[in-house]
This record gives sequence, structure tokens and C-alpha cells, in this order.
Amino acid sequence: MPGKKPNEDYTREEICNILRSDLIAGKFSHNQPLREISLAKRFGVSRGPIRDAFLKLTQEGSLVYETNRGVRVHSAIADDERRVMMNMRLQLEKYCMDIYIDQATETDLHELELLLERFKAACLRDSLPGVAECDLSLHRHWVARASLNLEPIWLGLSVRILMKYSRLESFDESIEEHENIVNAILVKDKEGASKALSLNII
Amino acid sequence: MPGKKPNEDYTREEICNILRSDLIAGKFSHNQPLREISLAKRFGVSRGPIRDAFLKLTQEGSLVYETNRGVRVHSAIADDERRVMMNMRLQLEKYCMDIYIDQATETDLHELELLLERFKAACLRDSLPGVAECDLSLHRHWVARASLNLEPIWLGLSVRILMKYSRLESFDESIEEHENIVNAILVKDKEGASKALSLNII
DNA sequence: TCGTATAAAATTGTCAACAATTTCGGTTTG
DNA sequence: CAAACCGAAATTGTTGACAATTTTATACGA
Repeated sequence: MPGKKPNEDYTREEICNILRSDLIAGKFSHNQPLREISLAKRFGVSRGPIRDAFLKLTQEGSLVYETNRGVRVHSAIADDERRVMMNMRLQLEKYCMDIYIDQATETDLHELELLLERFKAACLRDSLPGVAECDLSLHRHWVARASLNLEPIWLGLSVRILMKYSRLESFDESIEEHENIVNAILVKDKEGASKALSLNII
Repeated sequence: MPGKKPNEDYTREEICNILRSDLIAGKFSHNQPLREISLAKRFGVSRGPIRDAFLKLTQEGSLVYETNRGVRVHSAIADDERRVMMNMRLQLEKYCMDIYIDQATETDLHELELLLERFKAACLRDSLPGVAECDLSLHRHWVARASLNLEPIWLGLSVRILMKYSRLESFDESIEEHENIVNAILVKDKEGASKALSLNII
């Protein structure tokens, strides 16, 4: 969103992504209602695209919808729910990682390194929305490349998980963890990548 | 949908559920585009609610969306993708089952038996859309009761899995499997329920 | 003073119209 | 004859308006 002139129109996709990072970064408090009109003004569009974004985010699990009452931010997940979700996510990403290492082209790997750089930069800037977004983009890269079918499921899991813990993460640690994952990928070390992933997705 | 007068208005939720069962039952062929206008006419509403339903179903994974080109039915998932999803689903439902058995009230258990009856009736009628919907409702019952947070994730998995295999299922077997699950629940046999679940969710 | 009923405001639900884009037909051109 | 090129039709994207519902503020009565 930096470099975007206020009067430029946002697409439905952009709105959805921006709201998602905001949600993950904890910019809204739990159970806070989100109003169509105010967001429509903020993004300079009508209520239609905002409704679309709400629907997507509701399906992902970060918002809750009630008839005639709009959406509100989901309440935090419980610890044991988080544990189950983490397990599922890990299982899913490990599967994708194997496929990705086999199939990744030079272009893919180049993009991967770029995403890692962006992630590190965001961590150093200490900007929570940016870190959350970059973290998501990085993981999403190998998931989406491996399976377009699993991607939406992965996203639903990850968003919900990140919403709970993004507030108290140590950025330095996070950089190292992600560097380990990417380095293992670059030398096609499947087992190493899998292990590094396990450490990152606790 | 039976007993619905043609001129009565469908709600966004109903439309979404009906389309989902149709999709699972294989009423549309893979990669077939779905048109907003024709469905709007079919349900007697304008394009708005149809778009909402498309967005939800896209997020669940049964439809694919492309900018300016609308949605089309998703292509079938690969066998090994299915295996990963099945594992995730099993893990998730087992967790929910434990909680459900602990927390279920008399009313819950009564509803559970009702859902099982409905499922059996649908199987005997051999109506694929009905069977798919009842199967989903039954499993959804214990998942939703155990965790509202996990429910949307579970739905995304289940819909995608069902889309592939619903065409060639043996109904008789299915009835027995589900009876075993419900019976184990009724006597609070957690381990038995878990085992029966494993057999049903291969 | 507290709870209830009522009216006003705010918000969501739906729609029809118009703009932008894609698709499909026939035509031209090499 | 095939490929590129228009133009019309079909389809999606967005908007503003209005209806239905919920929430808030106010006035009333016990």
C-alpha cells in the first residue's frame, strides 16, 4: 500500500489483502465490528467490493458474519485449537515443500530469494503489518507453486494462526528461521527444509 | 429445496448451500463456467447474492475465479493431494469428536440421531445431491459443536474431497460406517468413535 | 429511578442501470 | 486458405438508490 495515491482505485483483491494484513497485525481488536461504509470511504470504492472482501475474509475465518448485523473480527482461538491447526499446517507445508523443491524453476528460486529479502527488510523496519504480509507471501510462494488446490486451505489455517501470535514474535529469530528454510531449498535439501519448517511452524 | 415455492426468495445462505450440494453431487462438469445471470434467474434474485455465493464457494475451493471472466468449476484434485487432505480432515475430526463426546447435551445427541436418520433415508432414496448434503450435515454437526473456529477449515477440506469421490460411493457401506460412528458417540466411547471415523474417512 | 415503549438514526440487503472487459461472429487481407 | 482484424453480443465490475433490519436516543409511565 505504500506508493498508492489516495485517489487511485483499489481492486477487490488488493482490498482483501490489505484488510487481511491489518487483521493479522492486530490493527483491529477482537470482536470489533467492521462497517461497510467507513471502509468504502477509506478505499474510495462503493460498498460492493467491500462486501466481497468481507465474504472472503469470513470464509478464511478471520471475520465472523451475522445476518443483518455485518461482520466483526473473530475472537482468538484457544491454545489447543491452535495446536491442531499448527499440525495440519505443518503437514500441508511439508508436502508442498517436497513438490516445490522438485519442480521449482530458476525463476521460482529467484523470486523466493526476493521474497526472503523483502521479509528481512520488513523485520528490520519492525513494521508489524509488513512482517505479517511478507511472512504470508513467503510461505504462500511454495504452497501455491506446489498445489493450487491446497492453497486456499493453507491460507485459512495460516491467517487464523497468525492472528493469535503475531503480536509477540521475535523478529530476529524469525529471520534466521526463514533463512534456514530458503537455504535448504536452494541446495535441494528436502529433509533439511522439512526440519527447518518444523522449527518455524511450532 | 423441496417444498419451496418457485416465487419465494432464497437467502444468500440457502443459495450457497444448494450450489454446494450440486457441486459435490457432480451436477456441473469440471471446468464448466457458472454464469451469474442464469443462476440469478433460477433463484429469482439479482446478481448480487449470486456473486456472494460464488465468492464463498471459491474460497472453499470448489470454484475457481478469474478476473473479468467469472467462476468455473474446479478441476479434480490429484490422488496424493487427496491423501494429504484426508489426513488433515481425519486429524481435525478426531480432535472435534473428543470434545463433542464430552460436551454434547441431550438435545445435541437427539439432533445427531435425527441427522443419521436423514442420511439413511437419502441413501435409500439413492439421490446423490441429498446423500452428499446429509453426509456433510452429519459430520458438520460434531465439528461445529466442538469448534466454530475449525468449522470453516473443515468445510473447505470436505467439499473438495467429496467432489472427487462422491460419484462412485457405495451407499450401503456408507450407512453402516456412519451408524458405527454415531453409536460410539451415544455410549461416549471416544476410542471407538475415533476408530469408526478412521474407517469412514479413508 | 428504572424499565418500557416509541421514534430517529445507522447499518445491512437487494436491486437495476451503466461502464469495462471478454467472447464470438463475420470480414478482410496476406 | 489461414491469420489478423474489426464490431456486435454476452458477461463481469461497480455504483447509487431504495427497502428491510438493527441499533441508538428519547420520552413516558409505574
